Amino acid sequence: MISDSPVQTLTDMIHELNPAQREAVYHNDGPILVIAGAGSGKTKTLVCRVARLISEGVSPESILLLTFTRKSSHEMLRRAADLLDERCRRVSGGTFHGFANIILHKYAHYLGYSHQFTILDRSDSEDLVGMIRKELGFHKTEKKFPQKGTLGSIIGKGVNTSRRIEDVIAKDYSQFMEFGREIAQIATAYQDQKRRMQVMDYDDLLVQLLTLLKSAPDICDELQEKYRYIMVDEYQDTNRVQAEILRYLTGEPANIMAVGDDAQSIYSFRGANFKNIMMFPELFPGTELVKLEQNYRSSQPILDLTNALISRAKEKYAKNLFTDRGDGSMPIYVETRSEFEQSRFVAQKIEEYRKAGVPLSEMAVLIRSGWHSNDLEVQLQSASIPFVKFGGFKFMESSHIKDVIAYLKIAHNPLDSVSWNRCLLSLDGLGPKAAGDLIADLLSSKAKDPQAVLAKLGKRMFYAELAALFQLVFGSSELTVSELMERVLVYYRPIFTTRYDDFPKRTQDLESLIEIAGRYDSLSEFLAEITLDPPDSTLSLESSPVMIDSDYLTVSTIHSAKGLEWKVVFLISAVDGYLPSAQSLGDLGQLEEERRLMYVALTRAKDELFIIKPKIDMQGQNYHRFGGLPMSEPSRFLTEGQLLDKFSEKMALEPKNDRPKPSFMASYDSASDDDPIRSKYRF
DNA sequence: TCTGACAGACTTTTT
DNA sequence: GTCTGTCAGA
Repeated sequence: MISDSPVQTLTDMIHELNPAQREAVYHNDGPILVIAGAGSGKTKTLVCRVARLISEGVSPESILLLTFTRKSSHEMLRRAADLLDERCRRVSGGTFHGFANIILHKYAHYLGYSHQFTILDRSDSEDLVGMIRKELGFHKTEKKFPQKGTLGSIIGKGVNTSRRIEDVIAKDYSQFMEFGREIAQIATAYQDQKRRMQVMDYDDLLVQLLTLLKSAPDICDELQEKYRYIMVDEYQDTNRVQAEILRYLTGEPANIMAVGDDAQSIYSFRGANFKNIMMFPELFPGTELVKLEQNYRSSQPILDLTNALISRAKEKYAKNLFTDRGDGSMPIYVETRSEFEQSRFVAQKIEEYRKAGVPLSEMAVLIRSGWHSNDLEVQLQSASIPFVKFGGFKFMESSHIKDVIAYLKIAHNPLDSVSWNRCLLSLDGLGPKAAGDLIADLLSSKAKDPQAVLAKLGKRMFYAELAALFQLVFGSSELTVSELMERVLVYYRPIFTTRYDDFPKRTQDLESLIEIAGRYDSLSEFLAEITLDPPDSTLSLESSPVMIDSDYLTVSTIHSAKGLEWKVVFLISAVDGYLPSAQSLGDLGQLEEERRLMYVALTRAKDELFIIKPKIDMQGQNYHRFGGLPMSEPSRFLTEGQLLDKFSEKMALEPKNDRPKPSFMASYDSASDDDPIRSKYRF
């Protein structure tokens, strides 16, 4: 996916840099902010700087490279190692959360945590919020009380933006104004409960790290001493807490390089604030500012469209991307009358490109939401086009996986009441009441004396099974991850096969989980990794080397496509209501974020860009009805300012009978002119 | 107190 | 197609 030139040395690479890139690569001490437009060689710049520092004798461990995903961190270090040598792989880093997790495990006792603490993923933390909501009796209020998921986002938003719950509600959730006090009460109980359980959620990892740095100057000094050079990628997607962490991690002068593009900030729903990047110079006085504006990725016509698109954004650093690539082809806009027709069109185009010599790995289909590709996936299968889907993927969310993980979690941290709840409820005759009592007992005794808890129960119908569960949980501390996993599955199998009538299908997932678990020596590490870096694609689970080696198409959410590029990109379902998504329409900030999302999507394309808008037909699908009308308008970001008219070429499809055809390849190949791939179709 | 059946609400993106 | 809450019956 990322094109690599043949083996190149650091010297070659540095030779190729443009002046702005070179300035960044040769920057030594003091803060520097690199505003890097899409495709401007941002990664290359970072990689080069890492390699250059190391080649000049800086120790790899003293460089801290914080990235947005673990994937991109690996990728960068691999490229640096290719340029220089294996030392580059010893660079410290990973994601903010991963880094925080390592530091916190080491210093947990400073914060009153045990170093055994476990991490709640989003659904765990929502479950905990849900338990508290019920406990406090807010589940049967007269008017409807926000659901656990909503409560979770309200609480999270408060934490990530350092605001009070009441303020978050007033600004972003005004429909719940009347519950302000109750929600704040839940938030407080949630914080207390997590501490009692010795668990942290994603936000805690950052907040607690900040707390640690603030309250323990000795640790702060030690870390400053250790990490002499800090580099942060995708800075536009950091939040205030992360910015403060960086402030504490850096000494004087602050040797920090932040790289980002305000136009590509697409994670505000997670508390990220693109203004962060604009405030960087205030946070780090004396910041040198470098702008990378030369685009090496896309052809001029694609760039014309994306520049026009982003120039309509309300707030941004002024930036004008240019390229010296010669002319290319215009982006192509296609309207289809149905989703089916859209899928068929995409599949056929992909086949055409493939025949013309473009490997599948150079093509991608981008979507706004995970399920937008459902129809397409079916067609790709039937057309035998191998693909891997990134994002929108719910391996860890599926209930059988969560079950197994819950057993492992309580074995590791017996105070984790969310996981206990899950495990206990699967026993026959044991309902919410008994589970609640048991958990209360376990927590109050700090799980020190499980036998007493068990004895207190007396003989109930589930006694024997519960005893077996206790044996599993409390008697396994000496086992390896694989052995524990094996025992868990022996215990779980009867539950599994009775609960799910489709268990044969689900068994595959368990196999994958076993395989993944086998890679870890420590349970703690396994649990942390699987929550901090869950499998993000169908490929991560497909251990078959055949699949990994072979050429495949990428189908990806726009979010998961960030930072990547392909020769041919299809943006499908570019319908107003999908992109921008209907729920963002009410809020200008969110709407602007959708625009940036569109920008990210379109800027992934190097040579050919297809934007496709099907008419979304509601028949038979009652679950995405926004106002009850079929969504038939193209995305407003494309119609505003007549962008499509000015910067794209319309391709009309022949009216066709919209029914599945045995051989769908036969559908569009009537017309042709000079270029077989770009042939025009007429009504 | 637990379970299963039923009705109604909601459905983005991810560390 | 999934999650939540309610209600009747065991």
